[in-house]
Amino acid sequence: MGRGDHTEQAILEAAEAEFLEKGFALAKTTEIARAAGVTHAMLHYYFRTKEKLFERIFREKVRLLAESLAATFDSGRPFMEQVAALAGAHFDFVAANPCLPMFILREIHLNKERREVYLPLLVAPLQATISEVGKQLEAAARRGEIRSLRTSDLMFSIASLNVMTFVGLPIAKEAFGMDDEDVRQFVAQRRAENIEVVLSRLRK
Amino acid sequence: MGRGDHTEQAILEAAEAEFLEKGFALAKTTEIARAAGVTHAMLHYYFRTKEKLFERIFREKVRLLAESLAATFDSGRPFMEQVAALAGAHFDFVAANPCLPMFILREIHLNKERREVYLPLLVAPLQATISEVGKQLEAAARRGEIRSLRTSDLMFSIASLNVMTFVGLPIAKEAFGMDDEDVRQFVAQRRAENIEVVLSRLRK
DNA sequence: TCGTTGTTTAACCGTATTGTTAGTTTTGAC
DNA sequence: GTCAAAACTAACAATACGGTTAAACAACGA
Repeated sequence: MGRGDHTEQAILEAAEAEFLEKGFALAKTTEIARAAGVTHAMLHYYFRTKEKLFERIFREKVRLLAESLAATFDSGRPFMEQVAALAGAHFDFVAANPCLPMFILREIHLNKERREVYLPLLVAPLQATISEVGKQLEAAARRGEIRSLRTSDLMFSIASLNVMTFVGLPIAKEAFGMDDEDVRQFVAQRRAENIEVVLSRLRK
Repeated sequence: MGRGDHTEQAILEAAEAEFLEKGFALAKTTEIARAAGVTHAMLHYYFRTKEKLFERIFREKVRLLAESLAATFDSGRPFMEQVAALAGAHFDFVAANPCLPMFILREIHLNKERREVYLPLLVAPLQATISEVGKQLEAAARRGEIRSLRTSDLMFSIASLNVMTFVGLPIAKEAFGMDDEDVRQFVAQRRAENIEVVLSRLRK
């Protein structure tokens, strides 16, 4: 079955690229097959439908996202340091998967039925991190270490700044007239800047 | 020509809704015609192609965005106040056009050729505001009123926080378990929070 | 009333896309 | 080597979509 495994893997890899770039609705199974170097009937032979193939890719990507966040928040250090580490880790994850945010936003926005299926898949693995951050935030506020803030606002600001760094990059490139080297520098600076923005908000 | 004007207007309104919701590639001319209550041949009679109809909608939306930003920045007041006003005005615009950011991001991300055509259309009207903010920012920094900051970082943070408030709303709703009333409150709080985040970054 | 012009309809064309199927080749256990 | 199961191919089916066209219809001034 070595031959079959190779074909399946080739389809999966081509599907990931195609789905991430274009989203479910715009991805073509024929193009996935072409990129994988197989007949498009093979795609149906191994995965039955486009939907099932998509779901496999989506679940894997969401699992990756959740894993990358779960590990970073440990309660031994000062709260400000923990927040900086969390924001940095999230930035690094998005930097390593720059197509993923737009991919997820697109799928979530498309239609209600799809949202109801895939949104819980995305959010469930994040709940543990959210509630842990919430606890630490309240404790730090009680100790007077930080300016008080809603957990939802803190988390949302971190995610917004980091995600937009990559989702909005083409616009920033045009708006600020950046060449490729400028872009590289801009992204690197954004990592520090996003963290600094969040920490500034927390300082008394 | 009264009859024709009405048909044209009905198509334009249906097209705006369809394009904003689904983007160019996923919008169906047949669906636009159905929603407008006319034969889909009428769409081609008035606008020739899907592309031309789309461009009309896109240009109008971009014009709207640029207008809403150009007016808010006047140099008479303290810099911090000006920034707060700009961020607030941008937030209000996005709140009044909640589908627009996702629409623009989708189109910009889709393919290179399209990006090259539509991105300058979007960015050109913003240049005046960007350079004016840049001048005021440098002046305020020289006067020691604020912590120094790159113009691109300031503008990008404002846009990121405001845009994501609406683009990421479905995810936030699920992640923080909000009902419709919570969502209303969250959005209202986000306006103040986004401004506060930006101002915190500027304070010495 | 006639004819011109602009508007509308229904039918059609070509193409692309997801999915199926019947039949062929390859593989691996015996 | 044989044979059954797995892997694969090529052709087809069904539908949907953007766009065209020819003919019908309405408005309206001469």
